[in-house]
Amino acid sequence: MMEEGCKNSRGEGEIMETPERSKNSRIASSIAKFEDSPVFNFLNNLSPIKPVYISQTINPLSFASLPSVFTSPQLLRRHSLSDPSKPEFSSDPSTRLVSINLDEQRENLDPNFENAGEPSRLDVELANYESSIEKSNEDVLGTCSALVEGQRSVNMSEANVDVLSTTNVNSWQSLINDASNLLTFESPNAEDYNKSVDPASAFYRSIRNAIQNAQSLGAAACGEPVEDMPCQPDGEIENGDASSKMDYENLSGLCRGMRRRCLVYEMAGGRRKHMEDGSACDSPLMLTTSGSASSDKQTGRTKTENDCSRLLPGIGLHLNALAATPKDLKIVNHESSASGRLLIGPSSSANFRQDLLRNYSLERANDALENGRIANEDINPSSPKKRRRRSEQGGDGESCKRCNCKKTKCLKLYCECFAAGVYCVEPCACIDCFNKPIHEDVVLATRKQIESRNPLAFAPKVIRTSDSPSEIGGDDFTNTPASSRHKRGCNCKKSGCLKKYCECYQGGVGCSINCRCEGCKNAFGRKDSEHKHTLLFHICSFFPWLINLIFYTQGSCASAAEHEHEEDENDSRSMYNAPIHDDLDSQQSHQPFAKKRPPRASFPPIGSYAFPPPPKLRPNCEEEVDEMPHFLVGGESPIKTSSPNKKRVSPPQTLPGLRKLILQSIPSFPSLAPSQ
DNA sequence: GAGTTTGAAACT
DNA sequence: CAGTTTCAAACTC
Repeated sequence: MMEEGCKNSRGEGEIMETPERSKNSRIASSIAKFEDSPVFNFLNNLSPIKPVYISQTINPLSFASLPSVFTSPQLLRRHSLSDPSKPEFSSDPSTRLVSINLDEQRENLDPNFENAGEPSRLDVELANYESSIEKSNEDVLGTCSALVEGQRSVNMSEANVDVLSTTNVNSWQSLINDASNLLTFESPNAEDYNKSVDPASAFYRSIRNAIQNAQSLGAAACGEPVEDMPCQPDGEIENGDASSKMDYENLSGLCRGMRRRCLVYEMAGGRRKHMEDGSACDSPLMLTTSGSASSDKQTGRTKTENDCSRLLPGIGLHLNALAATPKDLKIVNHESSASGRLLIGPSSSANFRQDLLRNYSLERANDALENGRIANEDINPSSPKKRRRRSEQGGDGESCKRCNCKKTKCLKLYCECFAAGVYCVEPCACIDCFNKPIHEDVVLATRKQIESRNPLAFAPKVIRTSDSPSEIGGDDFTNTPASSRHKRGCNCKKSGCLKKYCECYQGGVGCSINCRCEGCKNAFGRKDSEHKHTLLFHICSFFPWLINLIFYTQGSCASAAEHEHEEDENDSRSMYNAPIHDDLDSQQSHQPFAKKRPPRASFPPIGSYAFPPPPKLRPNCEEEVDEMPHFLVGGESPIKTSSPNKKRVSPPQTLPGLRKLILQSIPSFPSLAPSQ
């Protein structure tokens, strides 16, 4: 079976020889141990094993690869967990199925069993399994990282050698994918397991996580193939039968892990589109002229690989790219270098020339490559053929778009390439293009001129407003569009912010108070959802001292405010499209735009306020603030709070939401904090 | 593929 | 600062 799996997954008929048999004997030994284990006995007695197997037999690939579901982690685990006394997952299908069906068995667990005073043996065993699986997970990460760093043959432990020698990385990953397919397929209510804390669910999650990590890391690290994964775009499933499609769909969740890698720099809208159409890694090709979805035999690359590894971040992403963190920028530069394209990160004007020079040779080389590939094609940039190819590559219209400038010589922000800080290349259909390395001086001068007008002209238009390092890390994509905003906002009048005319919508972010759009219906977040920000702003505009006063009061009664904030957190999260701090933070962290904009309902930069000192700074906030506007007081100070030791006073009845808004807004004004 | 619509960018 | 023009992308037919 294992041999069969290797053969099928690679399609080369490779069969492990002696080492494989040796492993099989070890596996057989493990089977015996496992079958003797209490867990096995218990599970085996719970309920008949459903013929999950049958569902897998539909997909020969999956069927063949079943053994690797657990054997691979096991193998990887072996070097660190060599305790032979522990039962290990075997390649025995029945045993595997028992494990796989844990989720189902969990539902059938005898309540009395779970109600035992002390942890059941099952729980203990499951906990052991979970820890070992997680350990395996870590080992997978470590092993793949080692592969990435080219340390495969250096200082590798004997166990690791064993792992790598007995487990062909290629087939191993493919098998894992299929295994994960099995898990996915067997878990109709997988979402429940993400939340459940019971051992079986945790066990399930552990396996799934290990597989996913191994899958993504193995693919990325080992240069491996996404093509081996059912991650094919646009439903291009080789078998083409329904079962394969079903498996493919079931694996879509796993593909998302890979896809996220591909989409790190893609706009949220693009990401959303990917999610919607269910295609994975379907970003259009950027530099390859191959329109084929199949793998490129000569280069060994696949479309998906190209999509994922050669996707040019920043191309056309000036609208979409989130404000680059240092890490972002680093990766971006790396990517651009790898692809031979110029990419200018935000606030990179100082480095623009260096970037140009650094990428110039690469650009030339790339051009040569491109020209070589398209030697027979019409070189007229506006030729239909070229346009067609551009259309094909940028069919999605998201990440690979090229400009089509006719009059601006690609030297204005109208030009997407120029605006994105990249040179125009062959796929562009521009005419009289000056945005090329040979016109470097012109490009630099023009860019400088534009930046003199607007220093942020080349900065990402969509800025990430979350400070969470984990999100910045790039792997956590819990950062929803709601936590990003267009830096200046849109000005839509007719499109309702529902079309890509709208920069907010195009950037995959909701409209904000920065927008001056009319009839906003932005699916990512409507502007009017933030009208309460506006209300607060107007109030504070009329009574600027209020902010100072509030802040002082807030600072003195932090605990009360925090308590209030905690109380209202859930409410505020639902009330506001985005965390209220975000927009404010973003405004603080970004300079005002040089280009003057029409007045809008937004919080101006903090420095623009000329706050008078608060009417009276009182160390004890128990005293009433008697200088509050009467409409805010409502017979009682709206900010009348108790000392930290006392219970706070209820908010006024007249404007019950105002105090909440104010208190929530306070942390966004750190510059107003009383000087230490 | 041509024409129209749209809104950002640029200009006055 | 506001209004207008230019422009190219997005969209429609």
